[in-house]
Amino acid sequence: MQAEERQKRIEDHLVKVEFASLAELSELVDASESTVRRDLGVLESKGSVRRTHGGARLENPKSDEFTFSARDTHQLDEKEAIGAACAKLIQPNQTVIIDAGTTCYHVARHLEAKTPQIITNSLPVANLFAAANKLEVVVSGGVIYPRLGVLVGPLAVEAFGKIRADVAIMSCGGITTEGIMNSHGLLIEIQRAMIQAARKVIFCIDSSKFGRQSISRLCDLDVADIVVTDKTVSPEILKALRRSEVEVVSG
Amino acid sequence: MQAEERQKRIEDHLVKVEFASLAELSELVDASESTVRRDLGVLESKGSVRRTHGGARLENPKSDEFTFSARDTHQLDEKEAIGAACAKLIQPNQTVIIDAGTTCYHVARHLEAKTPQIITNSLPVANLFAAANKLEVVVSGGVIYPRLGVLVGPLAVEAFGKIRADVAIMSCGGITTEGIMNSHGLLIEIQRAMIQAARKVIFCIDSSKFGRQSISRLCDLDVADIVVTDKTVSPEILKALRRSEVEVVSG
DNA sequence: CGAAATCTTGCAATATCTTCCAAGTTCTTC
DNA sequence: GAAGAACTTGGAAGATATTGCAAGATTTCG
Repeated sequence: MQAEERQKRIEDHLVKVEFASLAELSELVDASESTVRRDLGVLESKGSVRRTHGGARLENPKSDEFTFSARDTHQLDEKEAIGAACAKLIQPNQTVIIDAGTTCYHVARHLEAKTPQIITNSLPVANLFAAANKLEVVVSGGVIYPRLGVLVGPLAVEAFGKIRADVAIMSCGGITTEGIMNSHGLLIEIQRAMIQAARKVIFCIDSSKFGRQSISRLCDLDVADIVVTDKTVSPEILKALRRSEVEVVSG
Repeated sequence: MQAEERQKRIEDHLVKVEFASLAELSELVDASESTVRRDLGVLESKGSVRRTHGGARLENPKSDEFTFSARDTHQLDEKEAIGAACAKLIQPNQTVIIDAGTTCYHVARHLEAKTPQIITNSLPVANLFAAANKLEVVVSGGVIYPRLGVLVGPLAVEAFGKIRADVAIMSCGGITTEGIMNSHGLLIEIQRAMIQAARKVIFCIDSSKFGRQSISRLCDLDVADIVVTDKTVSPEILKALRRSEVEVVSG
């Protein structure tokens, strides 16, 4: 492998995990630690990463919460697993609505191979595909809700009112036996429009959301056709989901 | 195989994989490494790829975000100057439509101090402010036109049909005494909607666009209220602009 | 403070690059 | 259609760059 490719891989890896040890990186790129050290030197002089004792750290952890959508490492592995599992449920060339939120973002990352038509109100998702130039991506209009990079407001609701999709891939702020919740009325309004517009509704919910309340109630459990989650979920809610005839898929 | 065909194959391959070794490429096109080196030299001088030790790398990897807007250094200084000059024309707290295109992007960068309300169909502009979290930004919906990160199509046109703004900051592909031109019907449709929606229309046009034809005609010169440009412009078009009562501002 | 880990530096082995040349190919001219 | 010019190609020799290792310096942590 060549120097530049190695360096890019290291950079990409660091974007995901924020910090990595030399051993980890050296294994990742299959080169000696010396070489990784030199690479880190180059990247450091470029300013993108900072060397530390024993490894390296991303220089600019993009604390703007907008990019945070893409960079959030909280439960990264779980979200990756959910993303991969959810992507398997999508048929090739379907029209797919993708909700905002980090979990859905990870689904999007696994979706390219299915060449879906994407409809989204999430700027991070839009950016993901925009540069790729392989898929048709429809962006709903709306006002940017800064913390998350989501488009909200009447323009967004109307946009989803006008379209029809095969699948909606949704996220949420919490799920209990009572139903599915989210944190903001603006988001809920749009999520309802998304659900209306789709023939099939998939909720991607990592285990940390199970049993958690959130501010506003989005919908009943039976609105979901499928819930994709990771290994460890509350059996109580699992039972409630089964009772509502929701299929549960585990990443 | 012809030299050009080889080079195209190499380029295509690199678009797919971003990095490639000499051995890999030499096998791909069935030529010696010497020949591939020479081909890479040609491609490098064309600017599409960069040679590296051991192989080559795509110059503008698509995986990056729309940093290309910021990265496009063609006439960078002129565009910066135009951006600053144009921003001076905006009153505080106005509602401003911002067109896609690198020139408008630079205007946007100078606009934050005026705390305008932004309306745009450009993803780079949206990203610029999304992270900043200081301004209200409305994004038109639409389908992503990949090379530029512009939102196009009926959703975009409708969005601008529904709103009213104080100013529209526009760019174009070329300007002659005959009128203002742009390169794509899809873009023109939206630009017309933008112009309709705004009380005042400012065109930001760097000198390289003066006298240049482009594929489709957007509008007459007198549709513009102000044209912002850099120092060196064709006197003939300048005269035509004056005749149409267009104010000309020089960055 | 001392042990363990990590870093820096110098170096030899390896890989790659540049430059040059001969052979082959295409184009031009008559 | 043949002779010669101009260009392209593949390879070789020497120059340069990269890599992994090891010895000694530095940092970390109990």
